[in-house]
Amino acid sequence: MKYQALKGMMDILPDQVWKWQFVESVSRNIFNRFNFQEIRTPILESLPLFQRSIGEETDIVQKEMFQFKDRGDRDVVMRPEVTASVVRAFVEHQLKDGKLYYIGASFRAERPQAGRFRQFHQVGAELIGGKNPEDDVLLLKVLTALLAGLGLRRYQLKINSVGCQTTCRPEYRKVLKEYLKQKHAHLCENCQRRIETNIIRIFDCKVEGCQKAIEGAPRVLDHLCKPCEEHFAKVKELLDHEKDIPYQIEPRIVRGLDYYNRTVFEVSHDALGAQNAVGGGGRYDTLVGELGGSKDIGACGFACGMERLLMALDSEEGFKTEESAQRLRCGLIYLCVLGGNPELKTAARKIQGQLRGADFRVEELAAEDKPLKKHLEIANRLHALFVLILGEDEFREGTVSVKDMNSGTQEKIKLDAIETYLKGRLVSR
RNA sequence: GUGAGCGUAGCUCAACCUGGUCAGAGCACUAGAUUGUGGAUCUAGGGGUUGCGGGUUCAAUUCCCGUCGCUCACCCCA
Repeated sequence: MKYQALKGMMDILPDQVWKWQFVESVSRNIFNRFNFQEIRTPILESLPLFQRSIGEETDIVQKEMFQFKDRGDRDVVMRPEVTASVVRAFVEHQLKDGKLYYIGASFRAERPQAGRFRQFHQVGAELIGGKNPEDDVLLLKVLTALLAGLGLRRYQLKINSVGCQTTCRPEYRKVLKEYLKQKHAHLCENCQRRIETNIIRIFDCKVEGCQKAIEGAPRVLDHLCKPCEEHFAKVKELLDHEKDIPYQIEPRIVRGLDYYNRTVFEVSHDALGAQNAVGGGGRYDTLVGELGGSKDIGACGFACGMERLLMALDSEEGFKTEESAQRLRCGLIYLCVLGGNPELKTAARKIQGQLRGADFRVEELAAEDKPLKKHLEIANRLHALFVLILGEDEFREGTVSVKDMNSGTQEKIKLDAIETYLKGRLVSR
């Protein structure tokens, strides 16, 4: 094969695209209910934006970004996530309303695997403006409403607090490091290295020995400073008032981006393979200030991976194949003329235009004459719902034969009544 | 970046381990079963330099090496 899509870049083909459209339209609908507004930001951004926001030392910035020099010798990157862009736009345009959502592509140059692509798509929301626990909870309400709207059932929502960058986290890191140094011998090679590089990630290790060592490890939650502890307590309290947010405290979840503080959460689904997070997010109170806005403006947000949502929905059989067929079948009209009489063709074109004008979906009239048998074969392959047949007989009578491809029944309809007839048949379905 | 598995018709796969008969099957496709009625069935048919390159051998889809690609896992994350 001479040309193919780049590694980790997927074509979304017509027989799958309706699923994407479904997720997109449900998302827009849910966000709308909560009065979040859509924002669209560029895919290309400046390198420093992400160095500053995600963190210079993170894997994303160090080795996963598509980055290059543009023709003006400027360092640009394909966005590896969109939160930083949204905050940038918020600050740049001094937006007043910070309830924003987005649907779009991001890029990371990782090795692809199940549920992980180099171009991936996220639907996410940001709530920029406040530092109140109520905001954390609002965001979780939107997130769970979205998942419910999509019909996703078997997911787990895990929440945690990672404290603040200034007080709790440095303190906690110290304590954890002390503890793990004692357990050094029981840890896998990877984790021994992680003690220095990314200590908090040790909690994610799947090696049995490490799991044992971690069991007794000090937890972030026990090392929160007073304000952070109060914030988290309030979040839990508010969440408990919401009946339909089934969450669990999971002290081991941590986020890979530096900007998170306090509340963090993750939605996982076990039908996904190794990459089992369908979504995640949390609070990032320092980011607005970091990117040049007011230091008093806090924020929180979440993002769900579209392809992971789709995988999860597929595994729960959220998409019926019938539904897909129905969408294809959704009201397609196939129009054909019989015989070579040019007058019939002209008449048919007129009907075709009229029906399209009335908002029907009409397959373009075939260029060549074919026997009826052929026309029906084609119509069947296209999943047409109705075939309109215009032959000499019909033409003389000023009618057209309408064949219902589901039932196989057929009746002659007067030309001037065709629109209302079809409308009636389509609505009744 | 590291490791493992896999590349055979448009698609899903068989034959490879134990080198050697024309590399097969299902689905799809094309044409017919008499000319204004589809989906089903039947009949016939087209289609593969076995990813690419090299090596071993009288002989390679089959064994070995390289390369490219895909997949999964590590890592990381949505």
